[in-house]
Amino acid sequence: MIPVATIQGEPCCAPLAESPLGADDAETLARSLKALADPARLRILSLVAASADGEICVCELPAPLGLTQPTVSHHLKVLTDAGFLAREKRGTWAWFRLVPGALDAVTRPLAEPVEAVPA
Amino acid sequence: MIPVATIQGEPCCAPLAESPLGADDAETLARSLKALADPARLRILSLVAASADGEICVCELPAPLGLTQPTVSHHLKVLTDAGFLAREKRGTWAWFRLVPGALDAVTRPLAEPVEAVPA
DNA sequence: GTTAAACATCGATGAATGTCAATATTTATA
DNA sequence: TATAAATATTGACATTCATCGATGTTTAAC
Repeated sequence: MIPVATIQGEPCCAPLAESPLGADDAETLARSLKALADPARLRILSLVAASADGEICVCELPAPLGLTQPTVSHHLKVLTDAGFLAREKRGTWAWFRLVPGALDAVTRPLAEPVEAVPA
Repeated sequence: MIPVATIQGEPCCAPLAESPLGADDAETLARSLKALADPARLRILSLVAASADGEICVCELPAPLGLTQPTVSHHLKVLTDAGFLAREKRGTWAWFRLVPGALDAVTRPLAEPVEAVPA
């Protein structure tokens, strides 16, 4: 699994409508979106984002997701390699939190131009 | 290929941080993101969005993308079924334009909460 | 040091996906 | 109606990917 390059909060490219997306930028953006385009991974992000302390223990995830521990571990790796989650190990437990700005960096290029307001 | 349900501009779900994403909403959101998570499809969206008249002819796409006509047609179908593009046939040609609000409906649930500003 | 618990990695497998060549379909024109 | 052009569909193939069981690794407690 090749980690995605991730400079926090820096979008890979300009908004789609501004100029035609180049091949490399398209590849980069698609790679990030692929990391998000899975139900289990979206739910993991949501569980982390909605958690009281902004972080969640791996041990809390398999049950609500209905997935085995190895599968959850795999999804966490994908999200971490893509730069959306940060891992901290405390004792035997591993805790994950959102990397600030990482989600916004992906959605920014997808933002539509503001509509012209009729007079 | 099963078309994605699409009521324009209506996001499938609340922001991720607001409440844990349910299984069905996660499936819906993931399906939309999967439609976007491909370099060729992102470039198609960008070519349409950046075009002067807001629409583009299928015939203009294979060359800049370096893909065959059937492959381009396949990607256009994926984007149309997912509700991101609208197709209009004029004569022998087919024209595509963005469905307003469709992209925003996908990115809205991914928006991060605003940071608390320190005093 | 042994044991137990939490997590990561490995290997396998079935399903989904991107791509193309070949073919079908639709529309305009002669 | 016959021909040509643009697009869609079909079928095939190679690749990617989500998932799991089995196993390895790390840490704490005894």
